[in-house]
Amino acid sequence: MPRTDIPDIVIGRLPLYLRALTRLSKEGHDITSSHELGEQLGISSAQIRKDLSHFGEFGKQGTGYTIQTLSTELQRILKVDTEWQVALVGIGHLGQAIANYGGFADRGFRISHLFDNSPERIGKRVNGLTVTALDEMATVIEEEGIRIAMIATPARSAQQVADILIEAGVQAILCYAPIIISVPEPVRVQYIDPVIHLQRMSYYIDD
Amino acid sequence: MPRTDIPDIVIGRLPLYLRALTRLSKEGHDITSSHELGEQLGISSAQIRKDLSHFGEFGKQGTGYTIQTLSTELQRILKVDTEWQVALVGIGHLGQAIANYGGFADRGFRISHLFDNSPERIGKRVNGLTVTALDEMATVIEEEGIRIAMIATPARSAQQVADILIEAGVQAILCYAPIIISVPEPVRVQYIDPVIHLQRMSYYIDD
DNA sequence: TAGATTGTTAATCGATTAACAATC
DNA sequence: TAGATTGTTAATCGATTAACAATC
Repeated sequence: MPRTDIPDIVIGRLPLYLRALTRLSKEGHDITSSHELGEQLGISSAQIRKDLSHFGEFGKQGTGYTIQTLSTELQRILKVDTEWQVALVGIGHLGQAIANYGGFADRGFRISHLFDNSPERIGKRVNGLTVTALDEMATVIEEEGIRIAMIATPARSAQQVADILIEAGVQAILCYAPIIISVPEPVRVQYIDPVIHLQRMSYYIDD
Repeated sequence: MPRTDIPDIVIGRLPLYLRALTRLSKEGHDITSSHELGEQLGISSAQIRKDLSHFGEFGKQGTGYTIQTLSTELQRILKVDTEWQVALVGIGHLGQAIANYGGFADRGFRISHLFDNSPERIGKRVNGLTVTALDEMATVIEEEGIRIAMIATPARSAQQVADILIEAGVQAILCYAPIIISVPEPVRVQYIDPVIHLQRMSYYIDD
């Protein structure tokens, strides 16, 4: 159970630590240090140690951290030590690309259901999954106990889709539509809008 | 020219303000207030006023902000009042979806060049653009004066691609590869890794 | 005018960092 | 042992918010 007194900004860095550890492991390292991790991530070593200290003591003075151990701990803390089923809604260009994306495997998530309301797409197969009608979504989500969903519909449909998902039991939504959706209290939403990132960078271009 | 004393965290919120204004405008509003904007974004009205005050005075006491005026000002500040050409590298599933994505139009960016190194993809047409060989990338970027690029290659190629882009004059990179790339000082990088967002949310799921 | 909202200041709040004892 | 690195405390730094005079 999450300890409610841990700042969300700390939680937000844990996945970065996990990703960096995975990379170091792939490169053949067995042990690392807060300094090495910080170097790789552009974060101070003090911050990494402070962040981890919220959850326990995972290192050894003079040595550092065993990558395997720390990875396992972070996976447990983030609840990605088992695989979540994820529903994907909206199977247009973007949705299909997401469905075909191989990067979810081994990071705790597996797209298990595809939904769309367009007659041309319903019944279509994408990466081994069949697109199901939006009408059936609530039932399927409930029956399967799905807790995480991604929305890749046009902006105008996103709020309505979110309402249905939440009603059916979804607690976390990753929204690709460029619109802020309203959700009730315990539900989490994160957004992916590439233009926001581009605009944040264009400010700094001198040219 | 960016005033270097303005915190990056403030710059990061300006695109959100711009997006919210665009939405309000589409809904038929002409005028808004820091309170209304904050409501929509989940940000305090005081913060919005403080952020904007770094750049000038755009509102009117007792009334609020003219949406059209504030939008234009934000576009100017963020340098998206003209359209940037953007190079896209890596034309696999994800790259093709990005190339087909319609959401860049009118927000300051236009994908103008596609690059890949796979013989099957070179010469192929995607959304009206022809995929060019990676070998020619440096030359094209330089000749066209391209300053912004997106990387949608596998993680293992991302650093090498970034090096070429930067050498050719690119100053801002949006990286879809799940890896942190090293770049020299003035160059900006932003990342899009959906799993990071999912892991940040799974922590909070009680179930 | 009365009501509303801005821009700004000062206070508060929270996050980051520096430093170091503990100890492997 | 000597060197290195952790976990933690206290200090610093920076961001957010409350409050309000100015004024439309």
